[in-house]
Amino acid sequence: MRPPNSQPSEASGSGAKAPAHETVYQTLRKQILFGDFAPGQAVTIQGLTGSLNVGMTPVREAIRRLISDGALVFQGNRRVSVPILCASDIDELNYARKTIECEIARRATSRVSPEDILELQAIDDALDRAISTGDVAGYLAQNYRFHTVLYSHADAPVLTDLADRLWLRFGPSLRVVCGRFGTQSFPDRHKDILEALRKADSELAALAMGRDVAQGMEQVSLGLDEGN
Amino acid sequence: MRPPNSQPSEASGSGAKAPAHETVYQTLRKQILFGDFAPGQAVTIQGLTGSLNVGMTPVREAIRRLISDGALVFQGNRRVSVPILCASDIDELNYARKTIECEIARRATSRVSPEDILELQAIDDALDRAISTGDVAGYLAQNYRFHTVLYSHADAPVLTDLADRLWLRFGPSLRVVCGRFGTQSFPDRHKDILEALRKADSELAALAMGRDVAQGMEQVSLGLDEGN
DNA sequence: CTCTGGATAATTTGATCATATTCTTGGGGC
DNA sequence: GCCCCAAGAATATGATCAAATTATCCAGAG
Repeated sequence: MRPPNSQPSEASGSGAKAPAHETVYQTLRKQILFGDFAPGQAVTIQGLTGSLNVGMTPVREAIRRLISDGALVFQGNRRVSVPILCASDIDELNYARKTIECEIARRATSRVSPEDILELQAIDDALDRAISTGDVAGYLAQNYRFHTVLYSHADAPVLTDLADRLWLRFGPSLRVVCGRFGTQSFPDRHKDILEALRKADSELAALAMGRDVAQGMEQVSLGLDEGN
Repeated sequence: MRPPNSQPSEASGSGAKAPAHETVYQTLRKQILFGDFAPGQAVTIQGLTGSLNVGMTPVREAIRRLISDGALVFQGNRRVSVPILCASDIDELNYARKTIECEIARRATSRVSPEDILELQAIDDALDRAISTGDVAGYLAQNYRFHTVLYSHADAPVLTDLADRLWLRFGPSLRVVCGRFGTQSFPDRHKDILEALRKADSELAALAMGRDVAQGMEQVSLGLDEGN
């Protein structure tokens, strides 16, 4: 999926044009998405101002946006932290993801070209390589990329934005999956999705996506129990 | 639907506890949702600081949050304005709403109590009264409330939040519907939804909700053509 | 004498504001 | 018609105020 709320940026990356708050937002977003932050970790404004070499205002705005995305939670008092998911949160996310991402997969099926499928295949291969080499960061990145690229072909920017928001919510909790990373090999749902895309079978794609989502959320759930 | 990203507030409303940026956000949110702003209207920070009697920082944060919600759009240069929906935007919103709100309606069906249905009935009656008296603000408020209350019974906070975000996107465009307000009376889909709820028929409820959403979006679309 | 409990002080952090800087834009001069 | 300059608005910083958590200290009980 594409970055949501993407501020218009210069087409082919001139360097210094992006405002500071946007840079901070993108940086934190990536860090949250790829498990650089631990669930429960406190996020302080002044801590970020130091490490990112910017003032408080851009940091405040970025944090506020991430709270709005559900990527961070406001702790009642004024503290902000990375969310710790409970079982019902995971159920809830699973349900929401299933509703949205199955539909996106269904819609994408009739719109992907054979070349698109090859690209997805290549990403999935890279994902397998990351798994076999124990490259956790690579695994998370390629997995995210697989969904991102697939959804980009659905021609449904609004729904895709919403799906993207949901990923931010469980990003930090994916890190704990890393513990038993090579030990157990689950059935690869991405292969099923690719198969459905090749057959141009929307319902099958939606079904496979639903299984992939459920499997991912189950991993998070297992990591949750492990943590306790 | 409930206000998304609702900051924890004091249980039974002590007045002065909410931070300024939260107050500003809620105020602007309501104004956008109920058509106080016109599509295309420019939103400036300094304009709001004056009218709301707060500094720039809270206003900045509120605006940033609303941009993240899709309620305002960042115009590439540093300008912010109320979104003008084009035909494809409306299609897109219709599709996203259909996906999400039908599912919420489906889920709510098995969870509403007879008392809840009576409450929804009362809201719909109030809505009819607002229509017959030409009370535009009341119509918008009751219509929003009908969906809010129904969705609150679905026990799906994440999806409900997402649905809530979508409403913000077409809120300003609803105002133009007011022009031909009493002239044409469309079939009341809320009645169909209530009927489905009474029968506890989830699929029927989802279907009726889909029709209600489509009808609403069609109204927005007609208003769009009118404006040109 | 030691340990626990509560209350207060100190530090840390968030919220707000006033100010400086940078960028966009619109108008006037060449 | 193009370019330069000025005005206005947004971005970003640092300072200041308020709130909350943490630390400390003293009193009383065991």
